[in-house]
Amino acid sequence: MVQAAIQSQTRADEAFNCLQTAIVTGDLGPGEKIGEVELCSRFNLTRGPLREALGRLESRGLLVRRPHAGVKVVSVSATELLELYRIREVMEGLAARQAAERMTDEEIRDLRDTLNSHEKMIEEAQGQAYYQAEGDYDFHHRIATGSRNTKLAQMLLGDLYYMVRMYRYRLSTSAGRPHLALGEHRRIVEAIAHRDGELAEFLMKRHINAARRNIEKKIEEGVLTI
Amino acid sequence: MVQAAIQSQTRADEAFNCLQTAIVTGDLGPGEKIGEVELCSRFNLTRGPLREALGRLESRGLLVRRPHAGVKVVSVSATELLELYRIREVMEGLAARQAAERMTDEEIRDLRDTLNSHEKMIEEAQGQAYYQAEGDYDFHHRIATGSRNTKLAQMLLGDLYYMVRMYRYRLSTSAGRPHLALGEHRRIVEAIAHRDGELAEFLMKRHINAARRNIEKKIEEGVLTI
DNA sequence: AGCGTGAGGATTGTCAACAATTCTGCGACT
DNA sequence: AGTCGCAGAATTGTTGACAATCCTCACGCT
Repeated sequence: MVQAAIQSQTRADEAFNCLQTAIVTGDLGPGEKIGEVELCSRFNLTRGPLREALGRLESRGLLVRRPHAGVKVVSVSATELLELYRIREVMEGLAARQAAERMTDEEIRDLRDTLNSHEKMIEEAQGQAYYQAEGDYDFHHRIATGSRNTKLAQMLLGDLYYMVRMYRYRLSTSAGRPHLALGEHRRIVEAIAHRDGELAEFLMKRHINAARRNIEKKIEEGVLTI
Repeated sequence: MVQAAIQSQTRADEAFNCLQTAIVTGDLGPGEKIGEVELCSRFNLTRGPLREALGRLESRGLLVRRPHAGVKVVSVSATELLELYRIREVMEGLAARQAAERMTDEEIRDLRDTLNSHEKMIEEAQGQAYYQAEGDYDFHHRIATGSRNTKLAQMLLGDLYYMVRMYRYRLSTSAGRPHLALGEHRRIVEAIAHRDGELAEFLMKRHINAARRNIEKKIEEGVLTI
């Protein structure tokens, strides 16, 4: 796992992290109804902190709550997943542009290193979709942070990526085009290194657009059922 | 007020709404530290539901929380406010494009009516910045909803607008250029009516860009202090 | 005089019991 | 046979008390 165990400062944080990863990894499937007491015994905490965590997750759109009726994990339809990619297109395009203007040379060097290690992973462990997906996440994560746009990074990292990852684990989205994606990533990094924000935005938008069309195609072919 | 009193289903919802409006209207100023017990007596509720509401608001970025140390209303710096407008530019551009593709004829008619009533307001109550700001909010609200992109609307209405409105109340952002803004709004609506998504996106981006530069100028002039 | 230290107070985090609402299953009626 | 209504049960929402942590202020030390 990329992120080392985040030790939570408080029980509510712990509940929040547990639930979030449970949802993202698919331990709690989309549409699944979950009772509060069940969750408490499962994660060893009481209902107070749990309810606070549920509030946060609801606000982030990872689960839906109906008063007195219970909590369900959100289930995203195929069209909604595609709409999510439309949003990513414009937001990550902006992130790439601002990253090109603001990333430090060191960050760019790290970004290149990241891509090199991704390449090795793809060669060595061909078909290991899991690492590919995580690597892809890592790349986009770095650019979002590099934009130096606090709110933009917050929205991408806190809202969108979790929803997308929730399906990546199941579908391994970028599978089938790892080499293509890597090449696209490389071109984006070069644009950033040349401090060409406009080009970086264009390439990033095209990259995500391609990913969206790839999913769209698979859905039409019936390979992906959501 | 545009939105009639939202009757809350639960105490936590009530707390959430109370706090949100208190922050947006400025009853709770940016950076202000607030104690839980004080809020309880102020809004007549107990700490359980309140803490749930605090969790939601924290997750939305309207307030920051340090464990065991208390809650503060978020304070957005000038540069962060301008960054917010960069995000709005791309997201509302997308919303306008999708609205042009998907709004019903009736919704477009309503949108035109809205603009007409705004025009009357501007003529009659010249300088009433409050109505202008609310009218502007109303316009953008309708387009976000009209995009039929659930997550996009959720992010715009739930995240960005509240942060922007928080400063509108204080600064009456669009003041000084009401007629200009109205003209820009009209052109956007016409593009939507012609189902020209590309043009609608372009015009919306330019509209928000102009608003951003307007704020930028005022900050440079020292008229706006944040 | 300035700085580190410690006790006290205040505030936040957590818990377990109570109240209110909704869901479920059974029975009667159409 | 299907549908409406009702009562019980289960689940959620709320409350107030208890425990843990942090901030403040005074005191002593360097």
